[in-house]
Amino acid sequence: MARWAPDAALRLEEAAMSLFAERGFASTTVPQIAERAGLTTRTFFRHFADKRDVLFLRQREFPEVVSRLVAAAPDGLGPLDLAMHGVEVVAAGDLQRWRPEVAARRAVVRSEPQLRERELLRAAALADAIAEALVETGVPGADASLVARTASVLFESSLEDWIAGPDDVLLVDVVRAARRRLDRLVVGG
Amino acid sequence: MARWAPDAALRLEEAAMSLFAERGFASTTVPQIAERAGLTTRTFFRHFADKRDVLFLRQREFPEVVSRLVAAAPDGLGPLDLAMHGVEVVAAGDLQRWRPEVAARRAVVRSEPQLRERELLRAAALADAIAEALVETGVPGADASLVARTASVLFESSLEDWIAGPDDVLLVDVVRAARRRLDRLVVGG
DNA sequence: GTCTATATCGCGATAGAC
DNA sequence: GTCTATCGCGATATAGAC
Repeated sequence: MARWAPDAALRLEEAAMSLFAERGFASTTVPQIAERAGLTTRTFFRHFADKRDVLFLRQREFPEVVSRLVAAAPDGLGPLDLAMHGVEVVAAGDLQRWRPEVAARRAVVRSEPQLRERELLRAAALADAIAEALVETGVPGADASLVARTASVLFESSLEDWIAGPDDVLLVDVVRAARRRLDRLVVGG
Repeated sequence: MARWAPDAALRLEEAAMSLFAERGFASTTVPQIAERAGLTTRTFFRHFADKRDVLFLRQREFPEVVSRLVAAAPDGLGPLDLAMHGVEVVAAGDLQRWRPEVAARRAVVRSEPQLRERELLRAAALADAIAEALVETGVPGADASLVARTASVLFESSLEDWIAGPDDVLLVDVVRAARRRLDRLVVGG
């Protein structure tokens, strides 16, 4: 009913993903994406900071969601397990349902260092949000930052393993296994 | 004697750093950098992949240096301490001497998310190199990647703390303290 | 929405180094 | 001669200004 559909960002994302799959990220232009979505270049840049940003639309709410989960974690957990609680809940829920989309996105992201770069920035933003949440639950600032980044490393590594592995494995299980593995590796031998 | 001085990249870096300090990263153009260095725009792009890249010239050899150090680490260390050996040696040597330059660079990098992004990619490249070195010393691939990224987190966090703190503290000591702190935080409570 | 700056890169030519 | 680094010109698309 509206002159413009209310889901411009989503349509742009779809158009972009299909074009990236067809001709690759580098040789797809923003005007092409806008055209396929039935919108203008200007509109594209209203929704996305740059061309790369369109690949990370789904992760925008991530930091906020995870940090809320960290704040709501059960008592008695150590700092890292506090952080991992947020990650694990997300891993068990939303993400598990989007495996094919996550895999497709990851394939594109791996094709260009530019995109890996942006993915790392997203991961850093998640770590920052987790650190903030940890501070609010009483973890000292310096510790919070270190723990949050470690949690982010565990999460990103787990995502990679999950996508690379057989598709009937649950992401949460991969995350939990990674967390246990870290315990062993940090201590030594 | 030579039509071109042999240190084009270094001169471009100097020119860029001074311009960034004067007018900021965003409002400095590549032609301006090239002009101040007595070179052309085209030459800039032969030495640097893009405008941001000029800030990371000094870290180019980093991954190789650290991975060689990891390969040469003493026996009997656990995976993480193997990785940290490489980092600690670099922290104790080269880097300690360049504190002012590191601090200046960091100030610019913090001024733009674009630049933090690139810094994260550099950190990831270091982690990849460490992971590879770990694999060659017999650490299983999946473990190596996790440990290398953890080492990278420890290193980057330590650098930040070192720059933020008083200037008579040794970077190595900050790194070692962070490593011990992680031990405590991962285990819990 | 339109207009434009400028980052980025391909190509061909050139100038010294060895 | 061959190799490598530089230069000049030109084209295009991103991204921000108006």
